[in-house]
Amino acid sequence: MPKITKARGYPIGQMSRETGVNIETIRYYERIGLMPEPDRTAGGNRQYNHDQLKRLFFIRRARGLGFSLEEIRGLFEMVDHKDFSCGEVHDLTVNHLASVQDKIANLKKLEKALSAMVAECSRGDVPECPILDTLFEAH
Amino acid sequence: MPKITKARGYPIGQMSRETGVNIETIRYYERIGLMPEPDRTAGGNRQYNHDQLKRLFFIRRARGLGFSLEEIRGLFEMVDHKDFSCGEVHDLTVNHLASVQDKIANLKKLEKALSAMVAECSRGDVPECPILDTLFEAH
DNA sequence: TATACGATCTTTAGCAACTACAGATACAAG
DNA sequence: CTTGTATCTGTAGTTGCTAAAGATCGTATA
Repeated sequence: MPKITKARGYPIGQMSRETGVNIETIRYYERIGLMPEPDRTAGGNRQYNHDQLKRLFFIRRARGLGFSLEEIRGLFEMVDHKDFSCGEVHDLTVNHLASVQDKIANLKKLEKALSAMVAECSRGDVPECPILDTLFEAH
Repeated sequence: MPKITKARGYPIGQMSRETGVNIETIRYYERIGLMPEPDRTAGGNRQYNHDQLKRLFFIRRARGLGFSLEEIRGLFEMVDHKDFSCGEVHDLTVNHLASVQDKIANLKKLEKALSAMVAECSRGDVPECPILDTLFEAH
């Protein structure tokens, strides 16, 4: 339960400007429990503190590195409960790295297939198109 | 409006088995207008014909190549109205290829950043972790 | 102090591209 | 005719946001 306080912290708009995270997204993170419920002004507006700003930055960076919100939640659980070892964080990151590398490999296959299709396509004005043929080709 | 017919075609389960597209997904494609409304048996079950099977295969292949449903819709519009030229298909594919290459480039950046973090992390049991430090690091 | 105006509030719905139910029928085999 | 599997419709859930409606808050200025 958030306290109602007079000492002012950061309103949500400032949090948004400083971190680059959309206001709606900040509230969304709170709804799903990724950001804590901040204090409120007497009127009910959110007032964040510096820790919460750091936390939001953390989320932003981790998202930028492609971690899912669930992965970030896992990271926070370790940090919050202080029961993590560097090894656990390492493992989570290695797993994530592997999935990124997997995505790259798959996209490269796609790229090859698409390039091949494009290379075969004469770009003519006739309604016979090697690209469509490939897509329609008999199973 | 679909006809009610006695001549049997493929029931939805067979369509699913042959193309590898989930039954729910086939119905979803119909809902969004990507697959046509098939004929029905007297009792109301869907009965597909061979053209529709080919169409579903087309969708499957195109999805496998990462085309969005909207892109596929565009391809079908060209095919259905027969007003396409090979050039248009070529262009759509080239655009798609570019977006795939863009994704690859971004993922490679991620890969680099994650690899760097992993390389710096000693994997020790201590609660100081270079990975978390990087994520928490001051702005 | 009044008022205007921007910032913030809650709630709800939308996006892509499915997937997963629940509860009711349909159909094919024995 | 019964059993059992397949299919039906309709609705809601998923991930990670974003947008809008309509109300209220907070602050700067007259």
